[in-house]
Amino acid sequence: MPELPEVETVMRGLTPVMVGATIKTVDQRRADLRIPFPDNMKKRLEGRQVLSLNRRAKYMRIFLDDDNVLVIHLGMSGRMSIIDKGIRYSPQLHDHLILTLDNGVRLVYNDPRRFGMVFMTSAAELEHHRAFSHLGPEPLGNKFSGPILEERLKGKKTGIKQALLDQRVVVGVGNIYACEALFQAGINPAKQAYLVKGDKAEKLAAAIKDVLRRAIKAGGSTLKDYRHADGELGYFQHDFTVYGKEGEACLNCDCNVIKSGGIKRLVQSGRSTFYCARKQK
DNA sequence: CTCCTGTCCTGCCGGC
DNA sequence: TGCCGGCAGGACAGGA
Repeated sequence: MPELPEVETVMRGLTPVMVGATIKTVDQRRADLRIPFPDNMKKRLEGRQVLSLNRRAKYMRIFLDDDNVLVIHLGMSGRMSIIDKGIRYSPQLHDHLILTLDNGVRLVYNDPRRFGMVFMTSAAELEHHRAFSHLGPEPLGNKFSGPILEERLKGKKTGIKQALLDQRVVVGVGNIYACEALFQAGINPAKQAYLVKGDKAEKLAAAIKDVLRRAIKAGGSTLKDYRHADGELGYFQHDFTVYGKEGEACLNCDCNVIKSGGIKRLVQSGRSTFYCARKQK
């Protein structure tokens, strides 16, 4: 589920409750998610104060006062909830990790499919960790632009859609926002990646930024403090223009949808792509 | 190197 | 109604 905007929204929701707080207890309810939980995680976390949080790609990174970092990836189905002090809580199905803070707040990580990841590393080693060392630029950072995207796409003969999902090209873009950005840029998802250059690369980079920024804004503005009444963070109603809309009319559509079939679905590298064959060339 | 496929896991939805 | 196949927003390994 979560792509960059959702992870960003979850992180913004966690930040005010975690920063400055100390982790009092760790309730680890199984041994692993996609990979085993860190060795001695409970011992290594209990008593640690949280200094800060940030996000890199789709990973949340929680910096601790002993120079270690707790890294959380939500995978496909991971969710985070904040249970306020004094609220009754008993673990639900797929609640795998519960952190109780000294301010009385409980943080619950729930993940039915268990594609998520939790690991720890030292702050010094963080960027050299195998999860981070190969990553491309942050799309909302100042090191991302048309020319940089073009450079990263050089030599790639695969479809531009698949290339956008490659975290070495640009991070944080997942299946939904790849489709949405390509629609906005008017680029056919099957176009070979290396052919996206010049104005097209410029347009695509701008579309990626715009689509992600708008989604983050939606997450922040439709949710009070980024959280639902039940404490769940980061999941908000999107209004996608093409994703999941096979057969429907696209934005500002002037086709005869009955005749054209509307938005098309195709499978690329085993993942669904949605696009408009008329507007995306 | 690139590219493609399969895999991890559970839940849900549509068709028969 | 129940069962079954297909699909789901990610990342990685392995092989061509």
